[in-house]
Amino acid sequence: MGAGETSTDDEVPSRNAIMDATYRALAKHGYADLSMQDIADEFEKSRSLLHYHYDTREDLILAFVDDLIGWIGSELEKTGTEDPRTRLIEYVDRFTLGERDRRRGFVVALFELRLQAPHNRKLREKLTKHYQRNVDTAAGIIEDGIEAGVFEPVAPREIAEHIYSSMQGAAFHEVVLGAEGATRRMRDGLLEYIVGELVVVPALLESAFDEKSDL
Amino acid sequence: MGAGETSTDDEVPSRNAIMDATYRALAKHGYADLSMQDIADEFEKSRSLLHYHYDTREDLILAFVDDLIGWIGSELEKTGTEDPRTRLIEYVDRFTLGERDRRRGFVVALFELRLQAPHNRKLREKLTKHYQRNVDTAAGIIEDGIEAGVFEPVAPREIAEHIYSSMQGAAFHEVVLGAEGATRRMRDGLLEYIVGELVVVPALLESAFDEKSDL
Amino acid sequence: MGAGETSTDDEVPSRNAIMDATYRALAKHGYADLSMQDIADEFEKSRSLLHYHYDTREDLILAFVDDLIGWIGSELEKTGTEDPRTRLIEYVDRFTLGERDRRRGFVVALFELRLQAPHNRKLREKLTKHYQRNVDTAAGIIEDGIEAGVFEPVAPREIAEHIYSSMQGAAFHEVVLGAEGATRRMRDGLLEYIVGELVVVPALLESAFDEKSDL
Amino acid sequence: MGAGETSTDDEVPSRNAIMDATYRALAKHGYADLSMQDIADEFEKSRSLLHYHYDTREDLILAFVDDLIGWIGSELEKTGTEDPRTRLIEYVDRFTLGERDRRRGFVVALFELRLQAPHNRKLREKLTKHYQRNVDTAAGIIEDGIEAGVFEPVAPREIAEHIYSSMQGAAFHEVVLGAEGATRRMRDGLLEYIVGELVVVPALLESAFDEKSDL
DNA sequence: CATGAATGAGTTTTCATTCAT
DNA sequence: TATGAATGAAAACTCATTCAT
Repeated sequence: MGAGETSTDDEVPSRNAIMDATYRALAKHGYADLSMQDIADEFEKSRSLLHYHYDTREDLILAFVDDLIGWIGSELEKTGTEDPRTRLIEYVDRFTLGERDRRRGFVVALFELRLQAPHNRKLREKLTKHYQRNVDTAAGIIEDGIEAGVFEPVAPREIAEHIYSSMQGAAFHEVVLGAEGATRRMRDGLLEYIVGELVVVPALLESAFDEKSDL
Repeated sequence: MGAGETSTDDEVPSRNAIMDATYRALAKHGYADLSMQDIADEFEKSRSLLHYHYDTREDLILAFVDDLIGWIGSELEKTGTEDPRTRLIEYVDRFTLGERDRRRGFVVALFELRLQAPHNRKLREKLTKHYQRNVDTAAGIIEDGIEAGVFEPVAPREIAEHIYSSMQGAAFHEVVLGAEGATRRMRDGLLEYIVGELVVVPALLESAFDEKSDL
Repeated sequence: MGAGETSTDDEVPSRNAIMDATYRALAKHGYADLSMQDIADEFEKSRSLLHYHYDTREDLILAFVDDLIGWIGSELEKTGTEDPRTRLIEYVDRFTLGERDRRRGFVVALFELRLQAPHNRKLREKLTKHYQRNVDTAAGIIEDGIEAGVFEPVAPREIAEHIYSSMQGAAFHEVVLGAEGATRRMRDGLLEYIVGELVVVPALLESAFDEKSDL
Repeated sequence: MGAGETSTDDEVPSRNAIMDATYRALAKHGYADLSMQDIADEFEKSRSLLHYHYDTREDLILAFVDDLIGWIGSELEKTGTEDPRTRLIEYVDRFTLGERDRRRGFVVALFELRLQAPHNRKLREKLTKHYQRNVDTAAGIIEDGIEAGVFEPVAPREIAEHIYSSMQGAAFHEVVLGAEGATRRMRDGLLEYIVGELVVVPALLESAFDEKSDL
């Protein structure tokens, strides 16, 4: 009873504290070994209190996923520009830059949750939607760029998907398998592609290039 | 102690059967929910026998990882050609083609195991080595191609890493997040890159292209 | 982790009930065959509750030993006299008298626990201390008696050790090997020694004895 | 079938090796933690072979007790003298002297087995008999001494029991509870008693003593 | 809100024992 | 004799969850 209906509240301080504790516990133990006790240990309160706020463990996890996804979404929307070129680069940077260690736990936690998707319908629905939103965001930027004539006329969704998958693959290898710098290298590769192939070269410049290449 | 030395034996029929059962159980339940009982359920013999062959659950998992890695390695080596271009395409195909449903469980299982790496040193060592071997294989092919003059003079390890990460990222999204066809699309994109940018265009053809593009 | 800090609390009703249950289970099954289930069977609550209060079987056993030792210590201190002769006899009686059957299980249980000492450091430390305290108690009484001039000037620690070892040896044989009455006979022998050899015979009495023996 | 009837053979080399292995395993792990595997580990052969020779674990333990008891009995009979005084001292020495570490494991092992007696009828019968034989041996020596006029006319069984219990009590404390030297001190005390109180002082000597004490 | 106590189902692991070879 | 493989029962321990306070 009481607040046990797993509502979507944010303002409740305990709930936020639980989300934070869950994040820390997840980073520390990994999803496969994550117990309610582990979360309670990161929280300063008792195990029972977790159940007061979330009826079941699954409820808590699902709420945590909502929390995480919401946070990513809000990060992604921050921008002060309209220029598709800048926005696309910001998009890539958002997924690839950041203090290494702060990123690490976060990325691992997100991958762990995603890997539960194949075994949990509710989780799958939430995360599938999240993935699509992420790709859509990039696709939207690319479409805008094409319309504005600053990007070549590529297939927006496919290019967006490529960009997103590549970044995620690199993050996975860096964070999970110790491929130090893989994310950074992937970012550089993607920027090279964006600047070198996706962005339309103004006629003036292009002719300049052609002349150069003639040499 | 019995036979629990966790050796690398094949030949022992029960051990192979256990590896198979583990594979099926892992695909069915996911790593986080994988119990010895789940494995025993996929096995025709008793639960105790699992412990007769592998002292602990962890030993069994590690043996399974060895098994899996060994199998992937042997698949990767199969080729009848010397031509770097063909070999690189084969490499990509090996990670991206295959009957969809047979792949699915396998890919998920492997990702799940990889995500345990940050929390388990032994696993991390095995999988890190495996990742490096996979990238090295591609890098080797690219080097061969550059030496043979059929590939442009790129940085082999970086390109190899890009290719591998991209494929893995696409597989992750397809299999885990329901991005149907993402692997296939990524393959096509990579082949386009290989054929269109990596492979050296013979002078003759090149001028032909130039002429064409003039039209 | 819960309340598993294995503290020395009494007051907690469950903990006391667990100690009692352990005592009964130990007397019934013997240490070598003592399972958590056996203890739970003597307990009115569930098996899990044992683990709630004591993280491991070993913790429970160690707590039980503390409990037992504390109880013996408090028994040993009960006396209303200052006279070393009476106190020494009380000391002997405390270890040798008592309703036979109530003692039986208790003595066996304590011997069983002691025999784990060679294989368990923590147990050894506790029990070694207990043994020394028991011998020290007797040695203290003897010292007091010597100082007070009521005991002959013997070596207190050695006599104390002899008394204690003899009583324990007799108890062992009676309770473990069916030497009925051995404890009682040892008590009588010890009293004979105390009265006849340890206690100083006042000169007056002594001459009386001499005269008697002259007859 | 076969040799599985748990017969009393000695000549079978394997059986002797098993008894030795059992002894070592018992000294190493303690009775409460003694598994068939532990015995097999000390043996150089397989666990199954233990069951070939002894149908059950209990059979093996009982056979081991027979073995141990027989060995002690044969040690106790070794003597080259008829003099009850010497024989009694030899008796005491047999239980109290010997290289400390060789004794240690042996004594612990025997005590551990004895403590199973209250929980196992067959064991109890064997060990009770053994205990009585040991006490009877001493009682016999004392009786012989009394008859021969070299010992005071004491109650043989009671004195024998006192001697035996005291020695065992001291051994227990030394070996189990770390009372270093307790056995040796008890031996000295017992010899003092034998020489000073049990042995008849020839009239001549006695008067000499009396004169001395007159001083 | 918050907790400690309590539970039952389930987990990994151990172990004596059996059996085919 | 001797073994490795196999098993079922039971062991210790974990854990999400409930409940009275």
